[in-house]
Amino acid sequence: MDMNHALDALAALGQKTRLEVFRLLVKAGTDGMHAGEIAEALNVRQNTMSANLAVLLRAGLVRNEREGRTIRYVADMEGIRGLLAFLMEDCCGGNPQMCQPVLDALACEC
Amino acid sequence: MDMNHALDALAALGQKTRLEVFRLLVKAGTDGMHAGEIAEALNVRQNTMSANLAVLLRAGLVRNEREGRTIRYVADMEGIRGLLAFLMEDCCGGNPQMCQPVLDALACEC
DNA sequence: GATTCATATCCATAAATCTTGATATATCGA
DNA sequence: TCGATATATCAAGATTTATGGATATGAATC
Repeated sequence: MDMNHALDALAALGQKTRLEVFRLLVKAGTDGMHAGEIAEALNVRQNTMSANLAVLLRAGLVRNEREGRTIRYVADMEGIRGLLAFLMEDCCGGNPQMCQPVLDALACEC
Repeated sequence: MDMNHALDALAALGQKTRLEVFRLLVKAGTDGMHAGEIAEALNVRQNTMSANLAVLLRAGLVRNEREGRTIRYVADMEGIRGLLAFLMEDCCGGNPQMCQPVLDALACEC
């Protein structure tokens, strides 16, 4: 993950509809959702959603796969992983206690 | 952390200068840096940097503290913690294996 | 209190972004 | 092949955002 890639990802998430899409897909898990389902769930017009999905795709935050007439979108956990790693790079240099709370944030029930 | 707060933070980080500032401050650790030092380090004009620091401040990603004539800025790890938690909310619902790579991303040497 | 230093605010312009109607592409079923 | 369905692309208008010059504020020093 380089600076430009991270910027694409952060800018992609810094917009309401796209952040909602990403969170929806994170919750949807490995099954993801069809493009149409996403648009309907968030009450956004088809072409607007398509444009927003394209932004998330370019940013590496979601993947997609055609299934007949529909297209399934899935959160790309590898993409978000790279982003978080980039954000916290060198966080521990000299101050271990500084970033501990951040690590705890993701301590879910996995 | 609610949606609007998360949007502020992500939009703040989705801009080159501000992302560089945040990473610089993460690396600087608990000591942080003076506003002028930051501007000089990143080769950005004083008033532009001041505006960008104000955005990061409003987004809860940095804190500041006046020290005589200068003002020290420090990364707000609690702010970034809340943001990451919001992004990954409910990530494990039914698919523990899905988010494990994300957790591993932050496994630094703390 | 005048001057200097560090930072913030105001304002105008330029650039980027979002949304949307219209339309194109791709797939399926008849 | 034709029509229907699902999604993507195009182009334009509206809104937002970033930058930088000028200036204001706040704090130290003399």
